[in-house]
Amino acid sequence: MGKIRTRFAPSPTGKMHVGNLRTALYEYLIAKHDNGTFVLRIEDTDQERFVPEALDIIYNTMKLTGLNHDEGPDKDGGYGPYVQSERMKSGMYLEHAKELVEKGEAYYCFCTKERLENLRASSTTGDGKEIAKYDKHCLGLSKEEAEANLKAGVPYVIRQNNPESGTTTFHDAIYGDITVENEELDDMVLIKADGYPTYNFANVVDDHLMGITHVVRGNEYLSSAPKYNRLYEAFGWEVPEYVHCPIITDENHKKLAKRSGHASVEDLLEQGFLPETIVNFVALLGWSPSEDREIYSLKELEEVFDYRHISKSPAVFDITKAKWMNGEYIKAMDMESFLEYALPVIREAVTKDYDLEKIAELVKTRIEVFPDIKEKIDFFDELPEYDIAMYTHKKMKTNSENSLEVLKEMLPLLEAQEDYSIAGIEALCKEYIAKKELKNGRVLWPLRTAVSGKQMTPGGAYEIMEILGKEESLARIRKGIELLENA
RNA sequence: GGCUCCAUGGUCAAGCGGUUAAGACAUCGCCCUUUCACGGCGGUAACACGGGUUCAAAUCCCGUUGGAGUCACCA
Repeated sequence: MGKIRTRFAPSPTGKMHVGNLRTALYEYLIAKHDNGTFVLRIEDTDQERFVPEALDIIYNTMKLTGLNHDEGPDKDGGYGPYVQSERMKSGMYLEHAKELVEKGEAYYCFCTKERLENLRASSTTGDGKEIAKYDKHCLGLSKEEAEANLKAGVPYVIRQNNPESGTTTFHDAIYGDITVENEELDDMVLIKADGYPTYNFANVVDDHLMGITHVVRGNEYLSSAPKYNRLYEAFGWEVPEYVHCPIITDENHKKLAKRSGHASVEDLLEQGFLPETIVNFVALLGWSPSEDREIYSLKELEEVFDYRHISKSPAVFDITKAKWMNGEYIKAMDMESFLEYALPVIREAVTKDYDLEKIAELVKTRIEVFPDIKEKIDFFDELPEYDIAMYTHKKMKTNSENSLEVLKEMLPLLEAQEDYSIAGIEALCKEYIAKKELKNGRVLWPLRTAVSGKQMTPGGAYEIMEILGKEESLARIRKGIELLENA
């Protein structure tokens, strides 16, 4: 068997769906696992839905996730062009279609939209949904009639001519053999009235011409797969290895759609997910490695990936688990890269002149996605209004009275204290604690509460006070005393 | 509705005829700790149902039920 060639063939119509990314990832991994070639091909045959920015999205996501292609519009590998609208300029899609017409495997169709609509409307299902199967009306046209129409400039499409009896069997690497009755096969359009090939047709022609050996796609395409086979057979081409992946669904087990809020890579990035997490997480949706392990870098995936272990049943995109995984990646990050992501968020929450890197350190093991940072550290900028009930903690054996006492006693000590480093404050507190023969919590709980105004904080009293500095720490403790006294 | 696919805990999932049916997320409890988190330990929780085949079925076959996908001059 020759060298493996896979391709990612997105349509530039908008954001990068996570299902799409997974397809790209699997294509990439199949190729890389065997030292093959990974090709990027742009399928822009739909002029109406084409959005130019989508091209940037495609390139950016691939770069960000590390799915670098070996061939593509920007990297000629001898199979170009790699953009379908450019490939079309040579007229080759039409030529291929005509070849099929000649073989009797396709035919010209001059039906108007109205006729097609009527056809559809005349056959609806129980729940009112239209079923469209073309009635082969134009197949009945004689060669002369068709040519006359062509000459007269009547708009036309070219349709595949599928048999009305017999069966077609299609092989998929995951699902095995799938057989359908030929009478179920619609005569799908190959060449549209605007001269562009349809996705289905361009896909087959290009995959063959580009020497693609493995085609990965979502199993929403499974039902159109037999028609592909018929196309390959009609041309006399070798059928590539098809790998259909299970659908990725939302928590309601429906195909993941925009409204879920995390259907695209862009959504996830915006929500503070790392590209590495997205790749790792998406790899595990519908596939699992043979060892008991979940955290994999792209490089590691290249080694262990085996597409034969792809599962058949749909997978729910569990955002909760994705967040957990992101937290794992964040914890494993070195400080420098962490700061790159964290600092912008911290700056939003903290405008005063505190040591933001220290704040970042406090927060690193306590978040799952970056936006989590904000509400954890907002108290640095401004002491929030808080209820003095927070001074009461059963386990710490604190209440508002003994807290007030501790704060009042600690205040002069802290006023006299020059060293506001963690170590300095700790030494001071420990000394007081030892002298009073108290449990740490009795003292530290009130202090932390006074200084943060929050039930939960990243870091304890020492860390917070160090960052706030002497003046602000004292001001907050005085405020706490005032609150407790007025109660 | 036709066609196709799928079916192990709430979720992701191991498992390929003989297992005490892994593991992870979530959840609950305990420990650690100045809170939370982190970390450590432990618990709850699954083979959709009914028939076969077999000495033996989560694993193979059939049916039922349930779910999903698809049915465009969109991809």
